[in-house]
Amino acid sequence: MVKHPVTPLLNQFLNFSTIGQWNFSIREAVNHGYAHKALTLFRQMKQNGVEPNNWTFPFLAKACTKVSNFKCSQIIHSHVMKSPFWSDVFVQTAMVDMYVKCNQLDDAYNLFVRMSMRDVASWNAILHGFAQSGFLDRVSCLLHDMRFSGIQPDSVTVMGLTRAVLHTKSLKLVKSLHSFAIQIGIDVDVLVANTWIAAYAKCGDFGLAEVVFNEIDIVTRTVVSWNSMIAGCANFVNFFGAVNYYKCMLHEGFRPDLSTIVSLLSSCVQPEALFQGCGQIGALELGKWIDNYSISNGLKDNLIICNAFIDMYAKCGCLNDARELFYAIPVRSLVSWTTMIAGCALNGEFTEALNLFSQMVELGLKPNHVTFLAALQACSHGGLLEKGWEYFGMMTRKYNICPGVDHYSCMVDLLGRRGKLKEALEFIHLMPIKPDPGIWGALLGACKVHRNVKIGEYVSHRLFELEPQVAAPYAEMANIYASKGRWDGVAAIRTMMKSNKVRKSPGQSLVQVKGKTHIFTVEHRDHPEGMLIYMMLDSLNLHLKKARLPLSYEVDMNCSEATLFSS
DNA sequence: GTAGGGTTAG
Repeated sequence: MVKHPVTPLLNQFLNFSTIGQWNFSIREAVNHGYAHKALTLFRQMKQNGVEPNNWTFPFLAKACTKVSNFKCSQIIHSHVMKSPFWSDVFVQTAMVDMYVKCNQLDDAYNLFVRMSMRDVASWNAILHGFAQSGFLDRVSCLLHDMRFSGIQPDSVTVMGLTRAVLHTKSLKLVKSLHSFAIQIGIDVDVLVANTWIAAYAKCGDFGLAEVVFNEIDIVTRTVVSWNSMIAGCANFVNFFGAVNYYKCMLHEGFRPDLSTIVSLLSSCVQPEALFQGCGQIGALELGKWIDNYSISNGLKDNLIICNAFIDMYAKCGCLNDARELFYAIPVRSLVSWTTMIAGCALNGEFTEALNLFSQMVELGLKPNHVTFLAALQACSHGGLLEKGWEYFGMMTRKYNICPGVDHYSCMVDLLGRRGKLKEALEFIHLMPIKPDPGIWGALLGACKVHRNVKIGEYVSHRLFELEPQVAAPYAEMANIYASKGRWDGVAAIRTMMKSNKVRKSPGQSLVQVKGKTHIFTVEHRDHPEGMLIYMMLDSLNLHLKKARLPLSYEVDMNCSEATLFSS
C-alpha cells in the first residue's frame, strides 16, 4: 500500500471528542498503511474516555491483520467482548478474519461456530482460512453447511474454493469449479478472473489462463491481471512469454509493481531462460536490467524483491552478486537465509551453505521445511552423507517437521551417490509416504553410476508402472545394461519402448556465450569448435576422477551404444 | 464512515 503523509492530518483530530471523529481517523490511518498509528489512536481514544462502537472494531481488526500481531488481536478481541457489540455480525466477522490472517485458525473457527448469526461474509472469512491452509475437505464441508443454512455462495466464496483447490494442482477440479461458478451465476469480475488465470496456469493449462485473460475487457484489466499472466508464464517455464506479456503490459500503459518484478525474475531462472536468453538479451542481462529498474523505482528496498534477486543471481551462477545482496540486507528473513543456503548448495559451496544454516539458527531463526531441503541439497550435492543424516534427524526430532517427498529424495540421492544402493532401497520401503517418480529416478540414476543391474531392474520397473510414457527411465536402464555388455537387456528395453509407444527426443544442451546460443545434441559433434570442446571435457572428466569427487559429477561423455537412449 | 476477495521470493 502506498503511504501518504497523513500523520499531521491525523494529529489534528486528536482534540475531537465524538466517536465518529475517532472512527474516521482510525479508518484513515488503517487505509493509508498506518496500522500501528490506528492502534495508538484507539489507545488515546480510550484514554480520552471515549468508548468504541460497532464501527470501530472492524477498523481495529483490519489494523491487527496488517501488523499481524497475535497479542494485539487478543487485546482487541477482549475489548470486543467487554463491549455491547460483541454479537454484531460485522464485528464478529471482522474478528474471525482477524484470527485467520494472524494464522490462528483454531481461534477463528471457535469464534465462527459460536456466532449467533452468520452472513455470506462470515462464511467466506472462515472458508478462506481453511482454503489458504489447503484443507480441501474442511472447505467442501463448509460449502455444504453454508448452502444448507440457506446462504448462497458468491464470487468471494468461489475465490476461496479456487484457492483451496490450488493445493491439489488438479486441473480437473479447477475446471469443475469454473463451471460450478457459471452454473450458480456468480458475477465474474476482474478479481475472480485473475484468480482463475493463476489457477489454470498453476494447474498446467496456460491456454485456458489465456482464454480467461482475453475475456477480460481491456479497460477492466488491472496490473494484477498482467502480473498473473507473467507469473503464469514463469510457472509454465515460458521465459519468452513472460517477457512478451511484460512488454505488452508496458505498451498498455501499466506500471510494473513488486509482483511484476518478482514474477519476471522467477521466469529468468527457468532453464529455458538460463540457457537461451531472449533474442539478443540473455536471462542474466534481463535480470540486471530489472535490477536497475528496481533501484530507480525504489522497489529494491523491498525484502521480497531482494530475496528474488538473490535467487536469480545464484541460479545464474553469479554467487558473488547473490552474496553481496544478501549481506546488504539489514534484516534478513527466513526466506533470505534459505535462498542463500540453496544458492550456495547449487554453486558447489557446501561448507558455506551449512555454515549459513548454523549462523541462522544461532540468530534465533527457526528453519522450516524449505530450509531443510536447501541444507539437504547441500549435503546431497556435496556427498556429505553423515551430515545429511544429521539434518534429516534434526528436522524430524528437534523441529518436528514432517519430511516431504523432496527431503526423502535428497536422502536417497545421498545414499545412492555413496553406492549404498541396498540401503537406499530399504529407506524407500520404510518411507511413510508413497515414493514418487522423483525418488525412484534418483535411485535409478545411482544404479546407472554404480552399474547395478539388479536394483536398476527393480527400480526401473517401478518407474515403468508409474509413468509408462516417460522415456528417461527406459534410457537409464538401457544404459545400465549396455555398461555391463548386456545387449539382451538393451534389446528388451527397445521392444518395451516400441510396444508402449514411447518416443524420446534427443537430449540437448544449450549454452549462451556472448549473446550467441550454442546447441549440443547427443551423438552429434558438429560444433565448429567440437574438437577442442570435447578434448576439454575429456580432460575435465579425468581431473574429476583423480579428485575422486562423487561419481555423479562425471561429465556424461559416453558416445557408445550406451547413449543410444540417453535423454 | 463498518466485515469476507486477485498476482507475488526460498
